Amino acid sequence: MLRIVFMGTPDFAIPTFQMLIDEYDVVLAVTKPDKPKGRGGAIAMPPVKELAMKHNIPVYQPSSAKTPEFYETLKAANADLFVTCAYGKILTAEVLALPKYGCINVHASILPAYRGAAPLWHAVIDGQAESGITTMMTDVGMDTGDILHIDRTPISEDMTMGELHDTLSALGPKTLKATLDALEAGTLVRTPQNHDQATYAAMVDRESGHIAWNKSAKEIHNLVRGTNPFPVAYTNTVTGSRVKIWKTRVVKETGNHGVPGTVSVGKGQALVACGEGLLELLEVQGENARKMTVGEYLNGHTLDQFE
RNA sequence: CGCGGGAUGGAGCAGUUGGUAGCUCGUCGGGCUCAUAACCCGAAGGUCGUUGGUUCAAGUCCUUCUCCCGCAA
Repeated sequence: MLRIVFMGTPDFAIPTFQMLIDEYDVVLAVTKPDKPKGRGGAIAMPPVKELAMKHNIPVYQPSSAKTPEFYETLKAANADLFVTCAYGKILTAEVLALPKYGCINVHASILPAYRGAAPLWHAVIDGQAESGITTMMTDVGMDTGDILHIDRTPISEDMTMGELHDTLSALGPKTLKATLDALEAGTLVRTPQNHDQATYAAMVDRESGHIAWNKSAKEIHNLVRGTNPFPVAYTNTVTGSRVKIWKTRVVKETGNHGVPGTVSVGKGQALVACGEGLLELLEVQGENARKMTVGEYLNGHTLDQFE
């Protein structure tokens, strides 16, 4: 049975990690250090650490992956294979050369598209029709290694980033299992990436959700679903308060319906004029309030103009 | 103890310098109408999150606890 070191951190990696625990000999889990999280600032451990502890798998949480200690620790694990899935740190060539079979990465896009930290978000924000899981040989570059297996899944018109996250998170173990089966059978085929077609998905932050109303209704709709449930698209009213936009619907893809950002309030609904087209708000969230439908929101609030 | 906001009839919100609570929507009844989620009339529904306190009197001031949210990480 393969001796595997798993490196991963967030929820996304859990199904893949669980599959490895079930099917192989996971000898070490490498994950990011515990960090203060949430409102109270309480220290929280990464999901991968929680699962590892439940199965009595040793956990290693270095702050850097480039130290001699990191190298020695991974060497001492004496693994046949490393598997990374949303670990969040770059490994050095020396470390990658340690296991007999090298290191395989589970990436949430159809490489070479959307290399980098936030493929899920950008695929939705860009309005892509499909995404997938790619397993690849990890090398020193950013998701530049040879492709092993790709499984595709469609992205529907109204799918949110959160839904795509869950879909691909669940797909990860299947793709990886197929890859490892081929590895053990000696039938694994490595296909170099076409680097000319590579695109990169930069990290998203809160500012990424700032809506620019001069864009088209379609683009804004994609931003809204692509930032749901994090960091959530938002806009500001003329009075300066922030309104998060959780869910929208494209009413008109084209046409000029007024100054971008102008809100027309009707019976239980709110339509916003965009640079191109008209967008209906479905779920919003004001400051200090919870998410609610536009109908509920309008009972006690007014909307006229977004900046 | 990272900073801050909030908890008011089923829902969303008001409530000024403390004097037994209002608005919009919904609900129920009636009316108008060919008809209606539209319009008109009327009604029901709240011990103002929890604990203790100050006061002649607290939704409104102070305190305990619980829950929710924004920002920052």
